[in-house]
Amino acid sequence: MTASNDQDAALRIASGRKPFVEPLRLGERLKEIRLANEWTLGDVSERTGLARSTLSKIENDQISPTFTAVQKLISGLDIDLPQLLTQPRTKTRTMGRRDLTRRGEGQQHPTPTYEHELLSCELAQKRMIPFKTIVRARRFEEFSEWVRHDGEEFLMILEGEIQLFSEFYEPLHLARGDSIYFDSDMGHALVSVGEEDAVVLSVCTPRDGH
Amino acid sequence: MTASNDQDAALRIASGRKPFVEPLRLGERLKEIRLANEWTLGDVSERTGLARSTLSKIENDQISPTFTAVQKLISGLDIDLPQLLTQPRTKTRTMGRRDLTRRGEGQQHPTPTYEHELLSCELAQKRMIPFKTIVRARRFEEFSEWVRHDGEEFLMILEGEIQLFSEFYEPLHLARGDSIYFDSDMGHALVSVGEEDAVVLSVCTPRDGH
DNA sequence: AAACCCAGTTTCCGATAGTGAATTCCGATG
DNA sequence: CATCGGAATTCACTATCGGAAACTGGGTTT
Repeated sequence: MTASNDQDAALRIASGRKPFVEPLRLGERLKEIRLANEWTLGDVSERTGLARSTLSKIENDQISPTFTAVQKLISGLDIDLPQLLTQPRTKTRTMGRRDLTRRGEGQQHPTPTYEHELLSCELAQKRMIPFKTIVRARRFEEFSEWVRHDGEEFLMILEGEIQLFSEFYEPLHLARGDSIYFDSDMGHALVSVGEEDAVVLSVCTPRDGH
Repeated sequence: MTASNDQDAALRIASGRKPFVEPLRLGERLKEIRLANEWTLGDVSERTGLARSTLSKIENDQISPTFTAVQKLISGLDIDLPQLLTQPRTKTRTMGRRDLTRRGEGQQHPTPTYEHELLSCELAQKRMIPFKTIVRARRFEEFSEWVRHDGEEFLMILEGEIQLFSEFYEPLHLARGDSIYFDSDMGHALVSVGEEDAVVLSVCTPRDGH
């Protein structure tokens, strides 16, 4: 859960991930979008400033458009690149995944300071990672270093009281029902301050952000 | 909160959103990535199969690379397009945003069936939207149609008991502490079934997913 | 200082993307 | 069936991209 602090981390590339080029039927996608809007090549030509002939060739994979052409497309049709490159969500990954976690039946993940219980861990490819945490730590000193991970985190106190330490702010006292949202690459650490150990519901964004 | 059911919705384009082309300093980005990895143009040439000269020209915006060239880049350097097009997060938007919401002090948003309380609504550009909901509905019939919105949703029962109706599953009974994660474009509806009105913590992914 | 090396740039030319005009395609109409 | 009209494709030409090689600038060696 502790991530590298290196400034260039986001730029440097981990070697060797996916060896092959994705097929990327760009022309096909363009045609889908055009037809879905009931546009003719002429319409699209007006909107984008690209010639009808060019558009036709792109749709039929007869040429590989220049990047400027792609820009004209995305700005003219008012779409963004992801939309052009990937199948529309509704086709590929829609529809009704579901993952129930009954109270206390998440996947336990104990550490010295926190006892995490991962919720909804049956589901892969989530855009949020929810878990319930019992905060065992009683003193800030029990943390060897800041907890830190890319993305954003939301948490709400379910039971007890905590002190939220963070890198750029004064410690904050949070009681049951209080909630907070923060950029989780800012160092943070939770400490129980009530009678019993505090219980916290957290939701994080996943590693890469999408 | 109720979204269109239209199959083509994801393809059809809402007219006029951002009128201008984003600058998209592609060459600049490429150079950043190359330097961050301490690669020479020769190195990148070997990895991607593009000539040194070509790479130089791309970096200096002297040519607009063909889309096939871009593909060679992303596969050779093992990055993905979003990475090539957008500044790395760590530079642009990092660092320590925070938004505290004390119990009961979120932004109220009542509907006939639900009473929503938006949490952390000071913060724009979130990747998650948390809110607490009091479920007033007592019968499924009180919903005129399915609640439905793009993205994913996580929810946990804080108080009371609910029945979760959903488009593709049998109704599910959820008690305090139970949680569920689901694709929220699947129609869904919550009904209180306990003595008191149920209270639910929900977190949704935002509109576009990024 | 001349010779050399290395990374990056520029030049030149063949290949190919982009354009307007001409052609083909196809459903609707008389 | 001929033909008309709009839409898509093909054609012929120009602009531009992509690659090999020559050039430039800075540092090191002899």
